[in-house]
Amino acid sequence: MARTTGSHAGITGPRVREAALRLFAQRGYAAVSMRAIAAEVGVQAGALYNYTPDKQSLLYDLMRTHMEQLLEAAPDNAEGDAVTRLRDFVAFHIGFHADRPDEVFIAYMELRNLEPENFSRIETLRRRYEDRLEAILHDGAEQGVFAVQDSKIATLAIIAMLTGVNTWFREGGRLSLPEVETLYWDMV
Amino acid sequence: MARTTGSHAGITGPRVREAALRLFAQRGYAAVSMRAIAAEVGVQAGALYNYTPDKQSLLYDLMRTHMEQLLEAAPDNAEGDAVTRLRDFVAFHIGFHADRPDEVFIAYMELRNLEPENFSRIETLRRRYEDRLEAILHDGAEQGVFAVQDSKIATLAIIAMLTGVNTWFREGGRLSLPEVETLYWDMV
DNA sequence: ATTGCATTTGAACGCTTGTTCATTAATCTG
DNA sequence: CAGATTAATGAACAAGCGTTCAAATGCAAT
Repeated sequence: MARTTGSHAGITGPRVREAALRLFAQRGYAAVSMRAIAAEVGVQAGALYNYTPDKQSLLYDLMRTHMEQLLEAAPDNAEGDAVTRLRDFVAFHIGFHADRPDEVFIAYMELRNLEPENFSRIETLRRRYEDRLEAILHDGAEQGVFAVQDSKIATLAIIAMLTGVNTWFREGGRLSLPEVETLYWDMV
Repeated sequence: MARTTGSHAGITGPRVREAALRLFAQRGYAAVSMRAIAAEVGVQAGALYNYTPDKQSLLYDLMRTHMEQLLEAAPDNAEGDAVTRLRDFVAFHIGFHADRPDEVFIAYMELRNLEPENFSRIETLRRRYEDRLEAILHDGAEQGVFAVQDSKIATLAIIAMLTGVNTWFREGGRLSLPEVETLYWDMV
């Protein structure tokens, strides 16, 4: 049998990516077989290769898409006072990451499973995001409103701290999203 | 050839555990083959089975040992005021975890690769540790020095927050260990 | 020197992995 | 209704996996 009754063209692709995202986040890239992804979609393993050249590209595409959406959505405003820009950045970061737990988890945990070439491509995107925060800190220090000695290190520290929110924040927990934003803003 | 010249009995076992610890932390349990561990030790894959019944036990033993050392070293004092006990607990937790980045990372990340039986054994040890913190919070609330509504949730939140220190704290960074202890103490 | 034990090798096993491809069925086009 | 295209199957592949085990070896004690 080929092409089961009722199957519709064009919807399998997204379903493959969704299944891969969920399984990679749940079990880890190395522990998920192509056959497991196929079973989740309800298809045989061979059919996956209509939608990805190989397993590595599946992981890389998920990470690249995530980073590109992050860059597209992140505030990139060189005007206004640095304090406001920083506050906006913190709020954006927390909200964006809280909405995408699986993507964030993969983008952070599965870096080690990227082939060197793909790894450096993702790192480039990541650095571009960090540079936006660093620009804010740099401008703020120049304006005299921030007391940061090394804005590069401060950037990494703040991002690591903010991203850690996904470790312990769960929808329906004790704290609402705005409360978390406020909490982290105070810490920063 | 069997038993290479110069090999000494009794040192291979620890070297196997060390190699497994490092490789599991670096690449993830599923991505590390027994042959890779053997190569790291300088031995053939078959020799590993003198020191572990199988790969799963290797992971489980690493995690169990870590949790048992944690429980043995953690403060377990039911006397004194709750504030002091909490401060001691926070200091201990941060110090202990900062000393063992690989063990902590594995104990947290590789839970999903434990077989159900091993998983629940580790969870039992973990809960025993959390209970110590919860007892402190509970006593503190009874004494009226803490304002926690649900000490169980507060316990989980505090531990998740504290363990997050490993994400961004690196020896030689901007902050010394005592400074980090103070910072987290204020947050708690 | 010889024996006995502990330790490692190296080959082999059955199974799963990622990936390819000829074949077949369902759908779209006209 | 006929032909072309798209999408999925299912079998096959080489390679790598965890694991086993007889054979070989080095070491300690006699």
